[in-house]
Amino acid sequence: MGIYEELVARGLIAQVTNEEEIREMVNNGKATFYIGFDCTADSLHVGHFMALCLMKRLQMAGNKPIALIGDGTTLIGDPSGRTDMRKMLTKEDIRHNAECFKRQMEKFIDFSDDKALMLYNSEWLVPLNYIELLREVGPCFSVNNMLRAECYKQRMERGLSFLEFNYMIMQSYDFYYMFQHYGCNMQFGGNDQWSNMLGGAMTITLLLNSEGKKMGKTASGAVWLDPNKTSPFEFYQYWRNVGDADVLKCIRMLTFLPLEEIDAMDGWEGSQLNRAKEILAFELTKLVHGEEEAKKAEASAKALFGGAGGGDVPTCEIAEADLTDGKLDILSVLVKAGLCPSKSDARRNVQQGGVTVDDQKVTDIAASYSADALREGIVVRRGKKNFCKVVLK
RNA sequence: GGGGGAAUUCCCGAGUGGCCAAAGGGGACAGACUGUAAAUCUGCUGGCAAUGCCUUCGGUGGUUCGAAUCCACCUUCCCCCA
Repeated sequence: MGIYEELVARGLIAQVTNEEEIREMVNNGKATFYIGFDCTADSLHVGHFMALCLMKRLQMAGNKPIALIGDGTTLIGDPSGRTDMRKMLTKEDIRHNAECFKRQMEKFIDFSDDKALMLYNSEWLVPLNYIELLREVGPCFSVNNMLRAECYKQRMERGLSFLEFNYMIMQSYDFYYMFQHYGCNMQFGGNDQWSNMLGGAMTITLLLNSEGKKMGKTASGAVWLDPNKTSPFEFYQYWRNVGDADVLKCIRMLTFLPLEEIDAMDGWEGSQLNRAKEILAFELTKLVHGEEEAKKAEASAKALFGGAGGGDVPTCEIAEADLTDGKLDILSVLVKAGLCPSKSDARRNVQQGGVTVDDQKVTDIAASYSADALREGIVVRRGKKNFCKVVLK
């Protein structure tokens, strides 16, 4: 089975422009393909993760990936799937973000010996001359066609600036330029990017949950790959908590487990699916943060949810100065630990019976903890899944 | 360039002088049920030294005992005509 067939089996491929040709190239390791990354944040997140996996898979099959950092296009903003215009970032921000991206990508993709490239599209987009561009590529684009594109249709309702309108042209130009200078012959992108690509392309299925929403978002924002932004434990928990309907899909698309093994899980139901979730969470944490971190996260999760207590929980340190009269009340503890945004919210949680300290339910909003108890450290829990160990330093 | 309309809390959206921290829905959060799932039901959803006080209805001033609500100017967005 070739790599192309494997990708299909894993459900990663959404649509391709020319299946025969692409399969041929990919399976024989002849493809030089690129995936674009918009550097609007200083860390990659789960949404990018799939693209990275795809690159890794193809690289393992002998193809050459190009990670294209869209530092030039980020100056413009992509209208796809947006209802409002993207904010514009400064050049310094973009540069910084691109650096962060690169460091994270290196953990997945082998950039040594020209096996993969990382390019910045500002390299060729910035020097472009307006008149030359119009002469060169202007005639090749039909505005009628562009307006028909789905992504613009949505924006037509609310207004679309000329600036954003040009995004498609720039994206095409990237491909054209890389084809000429780097022998790039294939383009990959998220399913929602289809209309921006329209040529020599193949899109990957976006990681959607069963409700059709993009995955990788939590209440507190995106799930990042940077351990300082999303701890390995949180990362693990995110996957541990995916819905039943999404587990197998995620395992298939994101892990490197052999297909036979995954197929065997297909029939799992009920509580057995829980096991699948553990596998998913463990495998992905291992990929992103390393085996050791994955084991730690798994152990913590088991300890916490198994009731045994202990484990490696997020810790929050407080100082003597935070105490009043040598003790600290429960509401302040919750706020200081970052488990509640305000005391009012903390009060609500306590009153509704959602707060536990060292596995004891707290019912009194006036409960407080002495300096000695805090020095030992107390494990505070809000709801089922939010823990924090509070220690007085 | 001319005319008309809009801006409300996380989002959508009621509210046109006091009964408004502001209906309803969605989302989020907590509880019950479970399998750390889904569905369902319940509660809850500005802040605080909390039978009270403070801040919030695009911005700045004004009218009034009292303004999300009325007036003026400004900002942004939408629509129609050119």
